[in-house]
Amino acid sequence: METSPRRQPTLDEVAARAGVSRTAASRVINNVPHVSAAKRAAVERAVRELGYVPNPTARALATRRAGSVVLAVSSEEPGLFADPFFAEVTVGVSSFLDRTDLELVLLLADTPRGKERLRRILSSHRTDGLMLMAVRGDDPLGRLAEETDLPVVFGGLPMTGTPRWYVDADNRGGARLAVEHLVRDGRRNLAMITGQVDLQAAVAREQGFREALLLTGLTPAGVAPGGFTQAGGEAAMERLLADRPDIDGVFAANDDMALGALRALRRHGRRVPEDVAVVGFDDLASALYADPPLTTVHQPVRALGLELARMLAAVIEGQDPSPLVLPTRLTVRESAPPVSG
Amino acid sequence: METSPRRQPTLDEVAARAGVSRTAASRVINNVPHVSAAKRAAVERAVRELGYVPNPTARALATRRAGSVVLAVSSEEPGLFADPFFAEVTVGVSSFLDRTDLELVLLLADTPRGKERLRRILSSHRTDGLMLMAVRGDDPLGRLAEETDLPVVFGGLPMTGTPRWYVDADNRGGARLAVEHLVRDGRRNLAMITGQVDLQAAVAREQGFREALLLTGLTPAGVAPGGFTQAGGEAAMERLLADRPDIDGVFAANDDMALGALRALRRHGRRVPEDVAVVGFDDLASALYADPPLTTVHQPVRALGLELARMLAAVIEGQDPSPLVLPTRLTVRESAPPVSG
DNA sequence: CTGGCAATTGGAAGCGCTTCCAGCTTTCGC
DNA sequence: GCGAAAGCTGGAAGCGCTTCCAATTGCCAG
Repeated sequence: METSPRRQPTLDEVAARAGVSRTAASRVINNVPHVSAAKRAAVERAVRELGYVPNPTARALATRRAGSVVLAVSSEEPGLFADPFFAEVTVGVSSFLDRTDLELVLLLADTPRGKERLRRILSSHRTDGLMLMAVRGDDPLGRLAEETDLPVVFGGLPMTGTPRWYVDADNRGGARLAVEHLVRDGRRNLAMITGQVDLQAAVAREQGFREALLLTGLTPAGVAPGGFTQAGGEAAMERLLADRPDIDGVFAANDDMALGALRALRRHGRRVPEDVAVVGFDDLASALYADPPLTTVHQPVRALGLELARMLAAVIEGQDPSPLVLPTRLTVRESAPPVSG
Repeated sequence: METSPRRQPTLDEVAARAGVSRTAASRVINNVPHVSAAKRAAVERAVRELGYVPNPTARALATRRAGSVVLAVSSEEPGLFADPFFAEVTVGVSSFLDRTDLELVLLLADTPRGKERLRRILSSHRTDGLMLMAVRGDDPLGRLAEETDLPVVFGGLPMTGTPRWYVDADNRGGARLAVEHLVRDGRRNLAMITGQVDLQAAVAREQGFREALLLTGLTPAGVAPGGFTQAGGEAAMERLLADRPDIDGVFAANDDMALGALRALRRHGRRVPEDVAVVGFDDLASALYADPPLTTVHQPVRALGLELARMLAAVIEGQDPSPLVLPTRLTVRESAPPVSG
């Protein structure tokens, strides 16, 4: 049984033990040619015997590559990351990085200090690249991120313009799917519960809603903001009902608000879907838990994270990948059932 | 308007500009004494003018401190991190680290490569410390983590023994609360839906369940494993009902399984809570969404993350903090309403 | 004024690794 | 067999920062 050494062995010790130069040892470690098979074997043996693990910090300093990327969630509300959406994105990001040698640094920039950190990251080369999410309209980070020479890939579009690299879901198209489904079901008095106006995704979903209605010649029976929260959705539904009791279909810009709407509808004695059909957006776990289970626009959240990481890796390697808009589709459940016949 | 320089300014350039030695400049940057006020001011000015940001990699190499900690989730199922539980923990961890200068590296060790990475982290000093979560019974990482000289703090106990540093929730106590609540409500035929037997938290919750029953002189009406998933909980409930149709109270080791149980009960025409009362464990968002809203054992997940990070930071600073067991409490909702009178 | 002590100062030696470069050894076509 | 192309090799120069240590300076009591 070998006692683990107090101090990590260094490349020099490996080289000494293998009887080669440090240069040769380094070449073996990094799988670079120009090393004879004999020396290669000797080094590999020494590595094994010593339990050598390269020091990533030293390597980073010498290569000027950090070996890590940052996933930053810039938000005003502390704990936004607790939203399952981000957890799912993170899983996707991680699943891609797993194949690479990049580490994932998570930065929840929801405090002044956090924002300051993010700013420093943009101006120091402490990392190889940045994935930036949840940038709101008035967030100066959007612009800053454009100016740096650090590779930055956006998850979801910022409102400040179209960045060079981003991955987004087809929010507008998804919203249209929702409306079309409701209309096909014979619903004519459609209302929408929207999210924050300073989030591009919320705006796009509202646009899609309005577009689709226009296309079918209908007018919105109401549009109320719900702030992307369950409570907000509930309150919005209250207002909509008060204004137009004849609403027979509701599209909420996310599932949480749809759940709130369900609650409000139930309290008002409206049956779902008989009296009012409800469609959400996201298709995360809660949509399935809902009563009745929620028909909702599915966006491929995990894939979004994976593509985000893939794109960033490509940019880091000097490529110039095209932006990506992932398709959304409708997951039909009971809150707005399939149109029979 | 200053054009951002292609290359980051270095400490040498700052020193040169300020007309001092590099040593002095370093002292100013690090707020170390032994620098005259005049030089200090000069350096600070140069820093400002050059937009100097220290290179963390170089600093790490020189100080032999990485400036980062790793939060690792070791699991067999890819995507376990998508469970809102971990997102919540992460928010807590991040909220503590926000006050420090430590970066958060996230490692989702749910693949062979991921596990290998984790192993390397344990044996290389690429990071200053590790928070380890979701270690299962047969996971060799538990033992490995004990042997390294890297500071390791456990989130939740591993099954392989009691580590020196950990933060856990009072799972046993929480389970007892659940049982006591049900018994006080007059329920006599209590069943439990358990989680994986190789997760300490699941075991502790089952222990608490059995203990509490013993204390009240009752015998379990059934115990069925549900694998911590909604579908598993549903199936478990089916089996329990088939075996003992007279069950009038169910305790599920987490909320997801409780939701599954609700579904099964509904299908079998059992009213909740009139016929059967249901209590879950976790008190995450889904408990609130449930129909009826779920009475559940609340564990302070975010606080757990925060304390995890705080403890690790303490260990890194050379202290020897005591393990921490955070209290759980019952959140009473409709699936097992308060006992009137 | 002067000795002595404390506070400042900066040169230099690393931290552990990569990589340029110049010198050597093989190998092979002819 | 010979010259040159094609690999090997390892010395040495960094990557940008911290910190030990010896030397210098400043200050005050005697």
